Amino acid sequence: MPLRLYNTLTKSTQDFVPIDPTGAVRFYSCGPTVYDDAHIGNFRSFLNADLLRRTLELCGYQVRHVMNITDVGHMTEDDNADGGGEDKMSLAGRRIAEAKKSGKLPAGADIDPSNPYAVAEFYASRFLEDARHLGLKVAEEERTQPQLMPRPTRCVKEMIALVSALIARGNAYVASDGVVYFSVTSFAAYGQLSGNTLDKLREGEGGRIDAAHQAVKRHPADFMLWKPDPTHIMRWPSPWGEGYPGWHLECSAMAEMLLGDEIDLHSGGEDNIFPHHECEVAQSCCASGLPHFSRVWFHTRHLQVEGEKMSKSKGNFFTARDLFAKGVTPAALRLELTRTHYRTNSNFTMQGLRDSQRMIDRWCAADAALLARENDGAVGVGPMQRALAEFKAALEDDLNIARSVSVINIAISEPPSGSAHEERAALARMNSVLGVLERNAPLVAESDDLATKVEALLEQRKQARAAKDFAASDRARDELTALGVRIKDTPQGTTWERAV
RNA sequence: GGCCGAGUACCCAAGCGGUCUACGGGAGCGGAUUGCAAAUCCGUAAUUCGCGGGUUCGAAUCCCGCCUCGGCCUCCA
Repeated sequence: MPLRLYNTLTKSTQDFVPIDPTGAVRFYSCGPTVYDDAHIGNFRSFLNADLLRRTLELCGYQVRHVMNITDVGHMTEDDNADGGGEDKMSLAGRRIAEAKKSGKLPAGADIDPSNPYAVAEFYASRFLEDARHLGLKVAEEERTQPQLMPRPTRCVKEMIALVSALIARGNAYVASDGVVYFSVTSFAAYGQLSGNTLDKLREGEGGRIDAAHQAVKRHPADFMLWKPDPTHIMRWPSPWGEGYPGWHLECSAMAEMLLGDEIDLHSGGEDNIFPHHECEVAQSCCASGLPHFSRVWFHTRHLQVEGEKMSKSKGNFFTARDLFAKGVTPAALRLELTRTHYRTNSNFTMQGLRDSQRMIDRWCAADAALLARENDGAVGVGPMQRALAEFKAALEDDLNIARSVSVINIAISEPPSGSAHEERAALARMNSVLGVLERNAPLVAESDDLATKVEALLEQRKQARAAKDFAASDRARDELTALGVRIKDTPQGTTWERAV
């Protein structure tokens, strides 16, 4: 069965057909901006891209996956598409400087807050750490192939070349204010991806157009490609003066540099559809002269938290590391952020996180049981091997992960049979997409302090139980519960873990 | 105002015209186990799919209208 994917460009689900049937699938993902830690909404988008990549691999494709790490600081008041306000990287620097002063600087961070490159590097390394914990394959590959996660600050040359090409082809112009703009009327297909065609843009307006900048542009929707600004915190020399690139430019330039003029897949969050991806299409197609930039556009819908929009003021804003620090396993977070279909809004809840953890625990137990009977001599096909085809079919159906998860659950509830080795291999194959079995452990090391207390209480309880003083043993257990510890009595003794 | 999505049990969620008295998971409830719990195992839940019409022999699934929620309309994953 062919892989079928929904394509934002055609608003329909279609068979995936790679450009190069013998080579690798060319896949570009819009990655994080590194002037702050990535939050769980960001990670839903990145993890869905990873899920797609792993599904492609399950289907037998080789994948060249590129994800940028945006280290140029976009403007805080980027509301006129022409730059303005403060650079977000310098804002981040100020935040770090304040944290430094108040002694709240994260561990291991001794950086110069006035150096935007250092600020970017600081958050980029934290992002890579989070991403590797969550099993983002491209972040793992980055260790040996750093070019797979390019940084715009290192690709300014390519961006300048792209702007030059667009000017030469008549798709861009230098306006009277010295800024280079892309001319949207020069690209007939502008609006095809988002539905925001030029006539509709004019109707809608949206109140975010700054009249001062409009005067110099040929069309209100024309967007900036290069802004000369000799005072800017990050700036590079260019034929149009020292300044900085427009914020849509980096993806077009880096995708072309690393994957070619035409790519198979491009992913991002739904908010990227317009203007970011619409502008990328315009830039890339005009520069290459090809009718398509990416054949398929893959967009993940937004994540809500406890039924509400995630926001810092509502107190429902989480970064991945916030949750890891609470003892949430990367596996549970990975599953929770991906198990809702990518084209529906998903609702992140603490209860959901526990549900995910529960499923993973059962899968791990099933895996351990298979390992335990690897030498029992059983042969043949069991539930896992039978499940594999349906698991794959579910994912091939526009990444129907909920169904693929239910396939595993059904297989696990069946009586085990067949060759344990083969069964385990089938489970591993399914897990190669889900990526949870190998990361089902909390990242926070329990403090020695807590461990000591817990061990003491467990010993107390053990003695009380031996003496049949159940009131005392229950008291010990209540104290453990108060410490946030859950205990489990097993034939091998009592184990404990931090309750999430 | 324009353009997109979504509404299924207490919660998450599959379903794409008949095989749906609707897959899974969690919570709950009953039982086994346990000193009591936790964990585990067994059993158990919507005759109904936001509301109202329509098409059809047949609709959660298609069409129309309405309501609610979310996204985009130049910050945002």
